Amino acid sequence: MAATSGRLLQLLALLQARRDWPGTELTDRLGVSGRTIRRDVARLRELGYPVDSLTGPAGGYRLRAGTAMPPLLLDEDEAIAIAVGLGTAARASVTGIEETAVRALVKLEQVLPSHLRRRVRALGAATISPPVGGPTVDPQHLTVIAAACRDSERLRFAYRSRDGTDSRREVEPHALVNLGRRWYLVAWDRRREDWRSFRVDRLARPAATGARFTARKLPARDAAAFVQESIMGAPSRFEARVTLRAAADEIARRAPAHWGTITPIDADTCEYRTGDDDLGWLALRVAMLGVDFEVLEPPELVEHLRALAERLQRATPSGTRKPPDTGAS
Amino acid sequence: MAATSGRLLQLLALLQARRDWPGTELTDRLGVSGRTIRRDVARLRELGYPVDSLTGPAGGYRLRAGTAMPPLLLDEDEAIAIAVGLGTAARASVTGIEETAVRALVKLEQVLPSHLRRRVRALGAATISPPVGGPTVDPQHLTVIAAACRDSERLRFAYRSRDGTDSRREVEPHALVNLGRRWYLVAWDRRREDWRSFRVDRLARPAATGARFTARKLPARDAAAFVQESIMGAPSRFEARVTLRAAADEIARRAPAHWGTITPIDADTCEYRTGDDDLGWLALRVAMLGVDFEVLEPPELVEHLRALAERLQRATPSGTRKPPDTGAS
DNA sequence: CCATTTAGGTCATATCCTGGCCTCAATATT
DNA sequence: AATATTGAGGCCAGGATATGACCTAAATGG
Repeated sequence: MAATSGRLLQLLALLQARRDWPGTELTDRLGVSGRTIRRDVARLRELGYPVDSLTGPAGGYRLRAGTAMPPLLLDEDEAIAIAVGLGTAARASVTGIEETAVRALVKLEQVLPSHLRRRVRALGAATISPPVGGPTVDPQHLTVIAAACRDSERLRFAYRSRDGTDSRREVEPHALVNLGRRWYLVAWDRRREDWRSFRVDRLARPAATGARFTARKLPARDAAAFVQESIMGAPSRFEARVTLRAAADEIARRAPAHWGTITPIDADTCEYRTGDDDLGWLALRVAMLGVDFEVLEPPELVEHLRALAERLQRATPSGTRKPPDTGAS
Repeated sequence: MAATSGRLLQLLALLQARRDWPGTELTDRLGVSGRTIRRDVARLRELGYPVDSLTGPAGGYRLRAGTAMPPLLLDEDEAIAIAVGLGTAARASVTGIEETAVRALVKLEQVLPSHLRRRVRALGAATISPPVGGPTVDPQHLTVIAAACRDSERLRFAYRSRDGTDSRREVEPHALVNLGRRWYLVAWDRRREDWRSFRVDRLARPAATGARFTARKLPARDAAAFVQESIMGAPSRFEARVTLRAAADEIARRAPAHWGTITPIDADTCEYRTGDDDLGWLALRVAMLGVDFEVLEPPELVEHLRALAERLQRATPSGTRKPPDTGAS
């Protein structure tokens, strides 16, 4: 019978739900004798999950962090929170964990009960997506694609290429790559009989066909390198340098560290450097700091900010004085 | 021995790592006979985790979504991604899952091996925090506090009250409440001998003392209601109405649905309504839409946008024409 | 039609699991 | 300092279980 294994999982679930568990409460919950509880705890320890125990009144058991991840036993709400959190991590963060987040999301989605999946979908639509105006990627698409990569299943989707033409593709997906705030699918295009990289925000209705395939050898060091080469033509990355009228530590306090580097100039001036491939996002990052500033470079950023300033000015017809002019620059 | 249970977990881990597993590969990996694999699969099914199987060549086993969450067996990177994802979900989302996210994060942190915790901390500092200028909350603080609430442990921290005076507090934490983009700790203040709500972004160096306490009865319907009453004095919520010079569906496509409601006016005008208690955040949301607009209300938003416009204009000294003036409004 | 793969019954054997009993050690309370 | 409480773990007996080997059946893709 699977009674013992099941009870062990149940015990693990209890130990994760709260920190301290008196032995008597465990015997009640699991319906076995205290002796068996002690043996179950010993079993968990044998499996590498350290359980501390304290003797005396107010004693009990406590699951501690060990050297390996124990199985996570989640309740429904927690599973949903994780799914939503991974969904945002997959596209909102700038930390290089996007691909892992998608992998974890695929794993979770594979076993997520359907009624929870519905709830996740409802919530997932309601997350913040910072890249301004930049095309957003549906996490749903990401998981479908990542699962197809993982399981070597053929994938079909509609694709709109850079020049705006639509086409229907059937590919052997190889890898999902996150590069410069964008997602790419590296795949063997069966119709074209060649390797291609697809921008995930440009594809629609991805679906695994169910047919399996045997992996081919990608003609590149790795998938990221392949994408890198493919999009060589349009790197379009902007590096901004801005002088801020504020003390360096003041800025450091209000901006997340990775947003850029801050160099003090004097008591109330500092230089701020940051890069992005989206001008709008870059402009916002500077504007969000909430202090006066001066753009040293790039000139495109100045243009962008000026356009934004003019738009804002048009939007706020000053009561007492007139805006300078609203026409072209 | 815990061999059987351990193998069952291992099997579950394998079935989660990939979708399809031929029986022979499982026997190799787990080092038992095929008969035992079949029995292990039967055990999993008995535990309520549905495993599909296909006969014939290209057959094998496949873990399917059932009605209950199975234990999640994560590798290290996935655990990190989840921790980071939950950290952002705890403060970045607007979906009402923040409190659950913190709960899940506490559960995860309790068992997260220390070397992974270090990696999470390194990454955690580097997540985007949207509320502009608004004080940010350290997810680390949230988990410490939530754990203390969950385990009924006394908590000590430094607190800066609204008027700027610092004090050292020792409390019996009751609940962590997320309300209007802010986190509050509802707790019994031992020194003051009364219930208080503390803004988490105002407290520093929270630490559980290790001393346990028995929960008191909160004089309110629930913790959220208590906070609600406590901050009655300063609701300071702004409801914005803005006319946009763009088609409604155009806007709908580029703004997340929950950011507000969009009502078409005519072919290329629509009205946009949204609310927030942070003017800066509100202003940005409108500015981020990237289209011309006109603010109907509130007047504070107009002021805010005007200030922003002026700052941007000061920052981008137009080459050909001079900015109107840089002095006070 | 055939090769492959899972399903699952049966059996013998070795092992394990459980509860009950015991003594000992640690710890908080009085 | 004494005492009550709680976990640790050895031992035992009886029953249950796990395993591998062997078998036949059923499903499936080529």
